[in-house]
Amino acid sequence: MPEMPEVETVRRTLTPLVAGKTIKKVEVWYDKIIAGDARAFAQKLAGKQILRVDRYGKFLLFRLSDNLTLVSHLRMEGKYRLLAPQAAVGKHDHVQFAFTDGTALRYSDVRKFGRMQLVETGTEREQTGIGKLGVEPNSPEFTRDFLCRALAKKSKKIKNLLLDQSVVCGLGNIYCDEVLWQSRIHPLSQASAIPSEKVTALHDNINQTIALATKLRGTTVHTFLDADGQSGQFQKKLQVYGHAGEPCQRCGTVLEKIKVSGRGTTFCPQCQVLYREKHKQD
DNA sequence: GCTGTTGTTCTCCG
DNA sequence: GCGGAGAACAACAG
Repeated sequence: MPEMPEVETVRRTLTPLVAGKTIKKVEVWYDKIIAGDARAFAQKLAGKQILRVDRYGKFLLFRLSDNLTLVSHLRMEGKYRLLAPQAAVGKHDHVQFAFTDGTALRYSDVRKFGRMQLVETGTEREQTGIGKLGVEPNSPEFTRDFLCRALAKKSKKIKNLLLDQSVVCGLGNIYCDEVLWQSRIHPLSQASAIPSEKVTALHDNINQTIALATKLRGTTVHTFLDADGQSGQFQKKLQVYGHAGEPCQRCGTVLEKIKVSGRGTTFCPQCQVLYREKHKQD
């Protein structure tokens, strides 16, 4: 499921495949993928050129001519690939962008959770979920102090806070479990109760994990493939996600799996500390 | 046929 | 009004 490293990998692999190409025709086979009117969406896109592909959090932004931006979110299983426009339409293929050079970009999504929205460039913050996004890991804004302040005022569980894209954007269920294990913080810990030296560790681990996962082209757990059809490599580095019932690589205790706000959460009950009470700042 | 799976948005509750 | 928590969405594997 694409989190920030996966979306960034898609952006990088997609760019050389589509940048500079002009859209000839758009076909929408499943309307609900498109926010707003699907027919108008297809009509507006015809004749537009793709200038470049940007990313914000887990959103992809196709920058187009005539001041338009196509905002695309892959949600859980959205995928893009380049093929011949007349290629057989699969059950899970939902949108196709045929280009004037005889190639086509096709969007497929088993879950049909992904969304696309066409907006005027510059208005994407107001018109899409992008406006609600917080800071990105490894960005200048994502400082240790920022994370400290974000945690200090929240009574909610640390796992939920990390999944909240309005605080730090880009982390999903997999990397959440990984960074909490690395930082030896129990996922049910109250955010404001986590001591500052642990917040420092968490901050470092978020940055390092996202950077390494991006370098390894993301994590392929279920079906993630980039635009070149390649799988990621970070799944080999996962310490907890998908390893419930196996021994913790640090202490040997059997990893447990619980639900935190409806999300599967794997952790080590021995070496991940549960912080409950308000901890004194230093 | 029921359960588990997940990112975002929506809805409900205190 | 706000934070927090859970449901809804959707399809598939087991």
